Order: sequence, then structure tokens, then C-alpha cells
Amino acid sequence: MIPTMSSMDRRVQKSQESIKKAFIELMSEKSFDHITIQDISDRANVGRRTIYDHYMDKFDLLDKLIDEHINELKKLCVSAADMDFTEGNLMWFEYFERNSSFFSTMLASKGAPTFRSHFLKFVIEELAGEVDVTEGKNQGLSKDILLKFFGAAIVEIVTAWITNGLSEPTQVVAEQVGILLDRNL
Amino acid sequence: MIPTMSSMDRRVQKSQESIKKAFIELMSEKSFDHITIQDISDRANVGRRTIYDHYMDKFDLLDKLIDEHINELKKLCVSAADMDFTEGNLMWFEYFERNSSFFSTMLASKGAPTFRSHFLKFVIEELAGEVDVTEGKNQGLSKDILLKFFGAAIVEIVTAWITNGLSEPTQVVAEQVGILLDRNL
DNA sequence: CTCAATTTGTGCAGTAACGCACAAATTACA
DNA sequence: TGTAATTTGTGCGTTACTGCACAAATTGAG
Repeated sequence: MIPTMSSMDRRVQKSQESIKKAFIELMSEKSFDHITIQDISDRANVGRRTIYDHYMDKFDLLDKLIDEHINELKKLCVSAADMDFTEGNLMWFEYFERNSSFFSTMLASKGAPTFRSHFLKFVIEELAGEVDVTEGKNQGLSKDILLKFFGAAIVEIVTAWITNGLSEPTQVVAEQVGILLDRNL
Repeated sequence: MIPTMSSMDRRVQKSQESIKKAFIELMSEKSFDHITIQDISDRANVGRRTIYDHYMDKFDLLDKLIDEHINELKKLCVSAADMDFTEGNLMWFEYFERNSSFFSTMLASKGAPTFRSHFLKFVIEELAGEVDVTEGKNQGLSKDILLKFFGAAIVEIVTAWITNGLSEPTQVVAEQVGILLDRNL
């Protein structure tokens, strides 16, 4: 049985919370590549042995954090169900803006491929509910091709925007991506 | 061998820190008498069994916190060694002012006698270094009597001031107690 | 004063975290 | 490229924390 937060041994909760919090702090201070398990251990005030009890390595820890962010984005999607693309996009872009120190240092490190992979998978899942190939402008087109095409486009726009230090205003990027998606999907 | 902070098992450090912090928070919210071990356990996020592993009961926990405050006051005394009574007093009174939520709720509860006892012992120890009965105005007087007399006076002034919600300005109380001590010691 | 609800205090078995040691791998610098 | 320093990854014995159960004590309301 998978423990819920309320049934999990509190020592496990505390250790994982400390490790994640420390990792996030460190990622806003230096590149993922330069963070050591020893750094995390010191900052979280838990033993190195304990970190290995919970995570295989720091890539696994990054995986888990990315998954948490993806889950947060999913929640935003649920609450944005009644909105059009631009409105829904703005919520996403604002989320990335709030968490930009995490994402920008991660994208400038060996963690970038992991994030891109997770994010692409997620974006495709979300778009799958928006794309209709049985009628309209996309009738007869491969749904799979459509999803990969626009999924990759979205991932690239988001990661480039973050990597370039949020150089475009959040509203502008959200609007333009919204226009492109409205036109095609 | 008494463990220092740096050699103590970190689980012990964490548990004790959490318990103390929770207790202090609770004491700024309600009377010591109404705080339960269950309250502390919930706020600190540690098991009740664990609290009993570290402290006999909540009176023992209060003892330890009072001792920590007394130790802080001792440090202030060391740094005030070159000052006269008024200047040194001001540091003490300001310390009580900073921590007044803790002291005032504690003094309005069953914890008051414990505090008075610890504080009187400490004040007497500090005054002992200031009183000379071999010459001057106190020649021939019992040192023990002098210490108890003025020790109790100081304790009463401090606790009444705290209990009355710091009704007199800190500077005024410190000055007047300083004058009285200068005159007699 | 009575009584239900709550809290206390503790024993105990199981789990998680700890610190240490050590060989292997990686990093950084000359 | 070589080498010292640092970090990694893991096994293991020990310690601390956990949650549960339960009898006893206390609290608060009627």
C-alpha cells in the first residue's frame, strides 16, 4: 500500500522534505552540476547515508523534483479547464516565472535533458485532450504527429524563454503561444 | 563525556530544538498551565514518546528553557563587566523585554516559582562578585544577608515589571534599580 | 459530585537515521 | 598526464524515533 502523507512515518517525511528544500536552495545558488551530495547533506542536515536511502543519486532527486513541478502544472491545467489557450498559458508561464531560479540553473546543467523529457511527455498528454483529427482543419492528419510537433515547439519556447532570463514579458509570450495554438489546434 | 553540540547525534539535536521551539511558540499563545504534552508533540512534529525520552515532564522542559535564558543573561553579564550597574541593568531589562511573551505567560502560571528560584540563585551569584563586606559602607554586615536581601529585591522588581506588562519604560526601571544598587553595594 | 473525554506516562517491537569505515571514482590543479 | 584531494556509494552495527496499546490520572461539563 502506498503511504499517503498522513500515514507515512514522520521521520521519512522530514528527511525527504529537508533534502528537497536543501536541493532547491542549492539550485538557486549554483549549477546542478556543481552541487554535491555532500553539499545537500550539509544543507539539509541529514546524513549522506540517509540521502542514499531515499534517492539513488542526485539525478533521481532531480527527477522527483521535476515530477513535483509537473504535478503542480497539472493542477493548474485542471483549474484552467474553462479558459482559452492564452489564459491557460499565462498561468503556466507565471508558474515558470515564480520558480525561475530553479528552472534556469537546471536548464544550464546536465539536468536539462531530464526536464525536457518529462516536460514534453506532460505537454503532449495535455494537448491530447485538445486535438481533434476527425473533423475541422486537422481532419486526416496524424494526431501523433500533431502532438509531437506542437509539443516540441512549446517545450522549446518555454525552455528558451527561461534560459534567456525571461527576456520577453510573460504576458507577451503567453499571448503569442496562445495565438499559434488557437490557429492550429 | 558530555556531548557538545558538534558531537551530539543530529537526531537528538533536531528533536530537542523542535520541542523547545514549539514550547516557546505555545507559551507566547497560552498559559503554561494549559499547554499539554500533546500540544507540544503536535506543534513540534515529534512523537509523545520522544518528548518523554528527552524530558521528564513539561516542568522539566520549562526548567531547561529557563536555564538557557539564565545562561544568556550570564553572557550579557560577562560582556557588561566594564559597565556600571545602570548600564549593565539596561542590558538585562532589554533582554527581558525582547523575551517578554515567554516570561509573562510563564509568570502567570505554575511555572513562576521555578523561574523565581532559578533567577534568584543566578542574581545572587552575580551580585556575590560585587559585594565587599571587609571595608566600606557594608563592613561588618553579613554578605549572605546582603545578597539575599538585594537578590530578592531585584527578582521582585523584574518579575513585577514583566507581570505588569512592562508598564514602566525599560530605561527608567534600569536606572532606578541601578541607583539603589550603587547606593548600597 | 459524577462521569465522559482527554491527557498522561510508559513498555515494547519495529523502522529510520546515524556515523563510521573503506574502496572506488571523480575532480581539480600543477 | 599525474597526483592529491575530494566525493561517491555502500555495508553494517548502533542509536533514536516511531506508533501503538493500555492503565492511570486529570480535566471539564453538567
